[in-house]
Amino acid sequence: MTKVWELDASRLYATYFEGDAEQGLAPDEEAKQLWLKYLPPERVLPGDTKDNFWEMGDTGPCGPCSELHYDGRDDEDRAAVGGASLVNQDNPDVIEIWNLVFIQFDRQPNGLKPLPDKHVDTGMGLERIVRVLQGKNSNYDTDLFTHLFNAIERVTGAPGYTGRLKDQHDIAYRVIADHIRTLSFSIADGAEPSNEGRGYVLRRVLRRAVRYGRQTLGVQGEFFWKLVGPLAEAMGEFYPELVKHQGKIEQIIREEELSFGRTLEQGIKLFDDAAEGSVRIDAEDAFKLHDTYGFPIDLTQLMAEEKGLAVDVDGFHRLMEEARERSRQASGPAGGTNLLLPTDAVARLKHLHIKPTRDGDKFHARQESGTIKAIWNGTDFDEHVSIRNNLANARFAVVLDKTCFYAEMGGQVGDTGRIRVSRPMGGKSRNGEFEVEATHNCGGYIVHIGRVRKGEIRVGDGVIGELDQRRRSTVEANHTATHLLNHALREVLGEGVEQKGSLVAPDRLRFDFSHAKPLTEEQAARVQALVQEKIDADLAVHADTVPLEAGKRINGLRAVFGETYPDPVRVVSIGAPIEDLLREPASDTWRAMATEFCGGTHLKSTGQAEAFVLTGEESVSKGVRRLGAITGTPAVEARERATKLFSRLRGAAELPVAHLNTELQEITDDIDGTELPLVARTEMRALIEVLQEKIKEANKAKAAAGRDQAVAKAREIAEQTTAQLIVAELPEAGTDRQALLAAMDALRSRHPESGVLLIGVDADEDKLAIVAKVPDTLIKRGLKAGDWVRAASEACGGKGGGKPDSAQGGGTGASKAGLVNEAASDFARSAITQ
RNA sequence: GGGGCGGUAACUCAAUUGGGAGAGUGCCAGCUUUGCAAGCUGGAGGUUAGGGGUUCGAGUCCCCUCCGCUCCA
Repeated sequence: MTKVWELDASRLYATYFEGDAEQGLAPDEEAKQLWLKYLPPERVLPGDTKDNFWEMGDTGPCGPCSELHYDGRDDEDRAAVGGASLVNQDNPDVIEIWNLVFIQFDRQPNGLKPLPDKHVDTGMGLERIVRVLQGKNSNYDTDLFTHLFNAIERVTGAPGYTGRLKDQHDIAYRVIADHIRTLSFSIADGAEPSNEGRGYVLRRVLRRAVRYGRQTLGVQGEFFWKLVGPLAEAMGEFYPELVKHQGKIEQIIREEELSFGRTLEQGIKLFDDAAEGSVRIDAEDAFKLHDTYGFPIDLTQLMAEEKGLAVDVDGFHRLMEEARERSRQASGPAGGTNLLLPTDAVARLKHLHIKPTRDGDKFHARQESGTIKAIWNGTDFDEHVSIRNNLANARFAVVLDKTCFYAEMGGQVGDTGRIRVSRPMGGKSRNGEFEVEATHNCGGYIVHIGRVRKGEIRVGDGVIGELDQRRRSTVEANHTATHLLNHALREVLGEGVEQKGSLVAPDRLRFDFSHAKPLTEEQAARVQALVQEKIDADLAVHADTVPLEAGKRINGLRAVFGETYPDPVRVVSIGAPIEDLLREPASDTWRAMATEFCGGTHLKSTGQAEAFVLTGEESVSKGVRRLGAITGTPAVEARERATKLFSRLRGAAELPVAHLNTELQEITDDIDGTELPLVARTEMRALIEVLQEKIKEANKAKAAAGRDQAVAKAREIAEQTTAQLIVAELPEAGTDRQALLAAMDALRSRHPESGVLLIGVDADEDKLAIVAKVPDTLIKRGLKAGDWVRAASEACGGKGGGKPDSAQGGGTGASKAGLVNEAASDFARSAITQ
């Protein structure tokens, strides 16, 4: 510091930990003595727990620390007040520039525990030292920020940065500059904005910055991501990862910014309403801002603070907890999970020296002989269970020494089937049969959950487990297809696709993966075609257990990010024998194969899957898409249904417009009600839209024609009369109020001082529509349009109403038009008093 | 899987107890003018996402479906 940077040694102060008797901590004499070698005693200062004992949280590694401070004031001020009194006093010019933390304790709820390995965590603040070296009063006045500030000015079009500490506009500049750095560096390190953990920190940071830009700097539209480039220019030389990942960083920030932008305006509006004439944002509004508009609570608090308002944070958290509880309730416990062995039951089995179930044959066998080792009834172990004490259809969990049943794992559902007693223990449980409804793995013991269907089962019985083969086969088809899908997605969408979860059930498969946007029609079609191609090629599915390290070296192998795999690990490859993969793991040919770490069961060859059809695409959470698909016969049937609907749609296109609407409605219902290929579904929607457009045009033309006729008729009437009261039937208008009103305008433009009542008739629907307008002069003489229409409507059993100058009504019975006409005329004549 | 919000002209958004769907921007035409987002006048453009219901009458109230957003699990 004093030699390379030539800092003035007389401005440097060191601090050390003064000890804390309460916690039994001695003063840090060692640090003090070391500093005294370089600094005079008056500039080596003791500090208390607050300043010189570093902790990261309520618990965790911690220890005393020793800091270097720099006094950046001018000579005059320094002469007046000694720097020693300003250290750690929040003086803007006497600042800490370096901290050494001696990590030597682990803070536990009950006190400090010495760590076995101690170390020094040392760090200097880049901004602070730059500030000192450049003689600035604020980190933000250094050239670390000027480039960014210029960029912000350019990108936002706002007035430039002026360095005022408490000015909202300048605060916005600093927040934005600071946050674009946080976001960019974090994303370069592999983090991403998301809804949980560190990802949520990033999302909050981004939203805060974006909101400052939009609200405080008045930016219209996107701007934040455009700062990544300038940041990379400024810091890329020393932080090459910024340059390397610039495109990715920009893309991620842009998408996040755009999606928040959509709710931001609405949210600000809600906030302003909530803030209006209030001293506090109440919990409901804060929660709604969070829940509906994605305003993190700290953003709401910040916005409230700017207006001098409080936020009901406690109430907010209460509402959050309620929402969480609702979600938990709704998801509910899956059936039979209460029969999973709790940990103490597993421990009891271990104490009885019952070995974990051998289930290696699950990959090959459909049937396996074994012995019943335990029967769990949900609260305790039973020795035997018979159909007689099973009247309530009670469920039990049966543990065997070995089984071919696959226990639910890695998204693949567990097997079902039955367990038959073959060698009864002591001859008691002949003909015993147990139906397996689900299979789970509890600490190595495979539990077969289900109920007794026949006779009795007993611990010690020799049994044969037979799994539901047909069901297993469809599960396997779906699992193999899942691998093909995973591979095809990478092919079509690129390396960014990471598996985020999957479900392999007998009737369908579901695959979640990281991808920001919905798949386009073309992408979906290509993915589906790629999978079908592999099925048609009837590729052999290979599987083997290999050392984890060897497996990881296979080029193109897919593993679920964040998952820990056993060693050795099972590798499933579609198309290449495992030994070939291991012989030359780096070869690029393997990229064309779907290869994964996978403990699930699969088809022998892809052709057995027969067909593959994508049935759905949706968003699961931000940045994660979900695809649904089916295979086998259901897939073929879905295709056939699509073909039929297509031909029906083609037929509909030929129909006269009058019948088109109902037909389209029926087709739409069919499309919504059945499982169809995704690709076909979107195509059909497009076709339907075209046809609906046709209906629209026809309806519009019809309405316009009716209107024209009604207006023409109205003009005729206008020519023929000079009456002060005009009551007329206009069958041309139907019950189209627009047409009646257009006719009304035509009449009244000729007779502005007349009261007019028009009756529209729709013979097809057997309905009447009535409109009336009355000028002021007649209102004054006692005729109110509302009353007039009401009287007229009553003549046909209908209703109506409105204001004195304008009213509408109607009723049923096209044949009653004459009656209405009479009633209206009578009423008007008698209403007018002078 | 559950909850919340939204879908109105090409775009951004209005629309008071349910009573004739508007504005700004953009587009077209005319006029004016030709210097920085020009001005003036006129015009076109809407099954109010789709369907059903309540009602004399629905953008508005109720139910279903689709799409988007958002939070939780």
